[in-house]
Amino acid sequence: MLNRVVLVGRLTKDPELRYTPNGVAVANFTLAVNRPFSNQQGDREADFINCVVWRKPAENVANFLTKGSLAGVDGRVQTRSYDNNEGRRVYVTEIVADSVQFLEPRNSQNNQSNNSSNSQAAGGYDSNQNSNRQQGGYNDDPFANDGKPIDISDDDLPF
Amino acid sequence: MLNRVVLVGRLTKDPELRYTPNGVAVANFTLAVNRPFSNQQGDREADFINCVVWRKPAENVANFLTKGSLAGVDGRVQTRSYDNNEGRRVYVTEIVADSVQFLEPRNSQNNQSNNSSNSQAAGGYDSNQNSNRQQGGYNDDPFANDGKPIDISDDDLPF
Amino acid sequence: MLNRVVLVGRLTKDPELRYTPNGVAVANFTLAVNRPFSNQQGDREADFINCVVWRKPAENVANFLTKGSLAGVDGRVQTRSYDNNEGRRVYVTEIVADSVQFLEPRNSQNNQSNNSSNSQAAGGYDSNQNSNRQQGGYNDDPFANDGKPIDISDDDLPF
Amino acid sequence: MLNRVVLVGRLTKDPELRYTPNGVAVANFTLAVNRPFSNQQGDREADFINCVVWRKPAENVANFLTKGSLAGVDGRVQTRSYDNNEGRRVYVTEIVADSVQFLEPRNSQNNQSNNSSNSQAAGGYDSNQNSNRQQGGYNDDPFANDGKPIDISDDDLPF
DNA sequence: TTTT
DNA sequence: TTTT
Repeated sequence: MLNRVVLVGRLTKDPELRYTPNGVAVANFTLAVNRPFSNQQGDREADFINCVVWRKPAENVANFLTKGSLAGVDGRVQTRSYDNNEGRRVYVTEIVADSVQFLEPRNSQNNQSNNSSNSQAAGGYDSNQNSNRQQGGYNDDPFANDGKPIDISDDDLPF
Repeated sequence: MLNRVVLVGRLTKDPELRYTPNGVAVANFTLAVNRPFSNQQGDREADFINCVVWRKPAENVANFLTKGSLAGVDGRVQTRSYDNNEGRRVYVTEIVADSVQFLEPRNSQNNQSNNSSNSQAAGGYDSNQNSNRQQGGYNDDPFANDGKPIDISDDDLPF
Repeated sequence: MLNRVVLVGRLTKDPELRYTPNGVAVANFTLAVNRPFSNQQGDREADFINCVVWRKPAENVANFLTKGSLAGVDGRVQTRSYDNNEGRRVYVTEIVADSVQFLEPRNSQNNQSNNSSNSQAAGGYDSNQNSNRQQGGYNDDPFANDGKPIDISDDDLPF
Repeated sequence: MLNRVVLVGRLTKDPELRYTPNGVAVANFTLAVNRPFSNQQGDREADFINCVVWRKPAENVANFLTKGSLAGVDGRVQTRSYDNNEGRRVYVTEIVADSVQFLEPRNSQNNQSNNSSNSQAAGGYDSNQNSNRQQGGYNDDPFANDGKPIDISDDDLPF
């Protein structure tokens, strides 16, 4: 069945990069996508859409995007559920990105929250590319994400 | 910003049609969209995606689709939140359909749950069309939906 | 950069299956997609959109779809040019399908132009699946497509 | 039937704005959309996709976008044909934009080809908005587009 | 819990 | 709470 989503918006926060027990990278981020029309009160609203991306593009996202970055997402709608710590079933709808597009150069006026000295003119970099840009070597270390507890499982892998 | 979703799937139940206090029609339904790949256990899963549609297409949806109907949706991702009866903030992600496509004739083998005697070959009817098909006249009666409590407000209208 | 197309329509003819010199399958077909609105004269028109699909899905398309079949396409817009036999540069815009969705059972009332005796209830078969359905074994024979001259090159492969 | 396209790319030239005999604005432009993968020779190619947009968004496009501007398009695939001056039938496939997204501030480094002194931070302006930005008043003058011959007809209007 |  |  067809299931396709395309979004362009700005990250509400820096992306979160984590690793499954098997060392597969996953990044989560939220896109604020402004609506093209105003509501009854006359102001523009936005949708805050949760996105997930796996593997190499996850690492590219974590390396290139920060709070405020303009990004495009091409993916699909996914629903899943889990039982929270109160024993309640929680239903989640999120976008699984097949690819993420970086629509601004790194460190443009919109994402000065990272302080890398190495600016780069992007103009359409695709997160699906392989790259030798990551300096942290965290690729080989599932716990490199500063020891944050990992609650995602390899079963969540989209394929 | 861009926000576009296209889905093709089957209704998990008959759609629910309601009216705002101002008499604007809204229909809700869930599409089961089968994934194109299998999970680690080797079985095909589906995403169960909540959809909303407003005004005339809402009534067309309620008249044409039933549990099991194959339908296409062209719309956008919307997020909103409300406080539930336990005083907790609930976050909702759903698809607001601009148009809904009926991909099967009415009363095909997949939607025999309605028992109208009036079969019709569809093959691509678009819910955006006006139509004189509704017999209930509920268009003029916001309470025609058998007295079900209406908890949606006109503020939820997408435009 | 983002480039995404989703279509649902009916094949205007049986698909054409061919093979590159290296034996890679390609299928071409045209989808008639009815417009959701009428023109000034009050009649509904359609767009006739040329589609290409490669590899295994190409063979599935050739096996499952015939003139009149309802199908969904998820792909991208591609432009290319070639010099025709009059030495003129011709520009082509077409859709390269990543996946093709079969939205009707084989041999439904809309695609009786093939005369296979083996009907099958489909209801959402995805062309990306591998399958053991092809009986012709043409997979190993680049000229199996009844000796038709092959004018596509392996350079046209999308990846 | 479903027909949806989403593109993000850069204009290959300044857009062309024209008016039908009835004074309806139309803008044409071509988007260069880089492919996310390299070809056999290892270089990245692009698709050059012709787009049309009507009415108010046409004027916004003409006012905001220039050669090199990064833009997003949400629209549909359209095919049409006409007889050229050699009496030959020409088939055209193009994207009819429902909305065009401006993904860069006006006069950013990528579209310095216009020399307006009035820079403006955009960050996601939607061409569908009404605006009081046009100074030329060409809205009321179908020949304001410097006398260029108009070969489009009101019959080409999408609705 | 939200971006420009 | 899920469809074929």
